[in-house]
Amino acid sequence: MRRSEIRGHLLDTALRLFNLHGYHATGIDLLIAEAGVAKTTLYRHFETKEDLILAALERRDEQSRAEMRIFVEHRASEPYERLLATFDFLEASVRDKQFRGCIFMSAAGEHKEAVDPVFRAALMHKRLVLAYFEELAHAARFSEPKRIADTINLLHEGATAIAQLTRTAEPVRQSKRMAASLLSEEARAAKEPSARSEGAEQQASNADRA
Amino acid sequence: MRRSEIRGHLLDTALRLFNLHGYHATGIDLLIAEAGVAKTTLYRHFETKEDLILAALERRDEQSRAEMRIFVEHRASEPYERLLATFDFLEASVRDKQFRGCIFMSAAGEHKEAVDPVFRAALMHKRLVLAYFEELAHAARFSEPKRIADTINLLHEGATAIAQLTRTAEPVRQSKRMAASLLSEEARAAKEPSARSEGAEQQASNADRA
DNA sequence: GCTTAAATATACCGATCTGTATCGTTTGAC
DNA sequence: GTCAAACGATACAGATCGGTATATTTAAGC
Repeated sequence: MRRSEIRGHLLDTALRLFNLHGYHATGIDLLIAEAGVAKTTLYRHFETKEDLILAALERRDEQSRAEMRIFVEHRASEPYERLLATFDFLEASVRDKQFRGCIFMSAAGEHKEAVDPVFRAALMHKRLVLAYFEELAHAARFSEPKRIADTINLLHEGATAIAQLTRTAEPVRQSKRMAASLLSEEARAAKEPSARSEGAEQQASNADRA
Repeated sequence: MRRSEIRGHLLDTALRLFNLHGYHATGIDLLIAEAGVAKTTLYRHFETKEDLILAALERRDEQSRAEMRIFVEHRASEPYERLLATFDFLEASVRDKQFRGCIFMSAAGEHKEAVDPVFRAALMHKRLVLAYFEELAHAARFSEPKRIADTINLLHEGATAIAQLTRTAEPVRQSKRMAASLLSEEARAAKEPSARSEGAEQQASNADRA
């Protein structure tokens, strides 16, 4: 292995092990054994384990967001369809045999204090993903792109969490259907602005079902 | 402290620390120091740390589901409203100062292998919560209570995940609004059974917005 | 009140943790 | 081809991990 590749190889190995076993459960000794590298080499590239984690998360953040952009842009051309195509990207991620949940959520779950740099790195990634959703929602000319982005984001996180437990992609497909329903409802409400007050719709359509 | 209370006290202390720091990061020595108990005592009640984790999760599973039932049944009387009231229960949980995310998701996140007893315990809890949602959806006379329960469940998980990062209850309120919208749409579609095929609704309501 | 089980305190075990020190070997840049 | 920097291998440090052993004190049930 060429020396210029070692750092990236270490980060890739670390990400693989973090995904497989988690952060605390992944020891330095296992990491260097898997990477086929001396301990001295690891600590020449990263001062501490935390620095390694932060560098790995940063690498993965950039990778995954770039992959999502490319996937989505190739899958659909219209912004509205691209919002829904983000679920197809998520589905592909979840279908990966190695899928064990979102590594950023895992990172935040193992570093729970809000001031922890690892927690903050995870939060930053989620903010950037959310910003991409908002960008798409804005391009799709939604009147409240922030709220639309929050909606997509919530469905993504819910599907990811459930898929982590069930080990199936079905929650992702379901969340896409929910997104389609909610977005079409948004569009319907936008061109037919009724004076109906919010919060009154729940009991109306209840009793007379079935 | 009376001896009969020690086991419960140990489990409560363990749950508090697991919630604060996670499972791997919570050491036995810290646990017994916080509980004010000798190490011998801990190991008389639990054979291993894993047994302690499993007992703690079982305790919390029963506690939280019982609390949710009581909260929901007191908050609303109609099954349909009770489905939405589950979000109010979630909001109360999230507003707790000590909220650091769902401990069952954290447990699964730190014990990622599907055969791991801790992972299975977390999965079992989620199945039981889902069963409760289905029970409510059935009582609310939805034609597909399983699917409705999946919908509520996905919104719960999404809101919980995002609240874990943002440390606010807003995602929960948003997910409740999304649930209300989706359920009312379900009800509307139920009494007006159109022949519109599924999957065709996404591109229809797109171009003519704004 | 006696007995017995369970609590306490403490010392200890081997393994593992992150991180460092030493030293010989290899590599890449000039 | 030289030389400095980076590599590999290994040993080790000090702390902490989960868990055990021992010996003494406490408290609950008959």
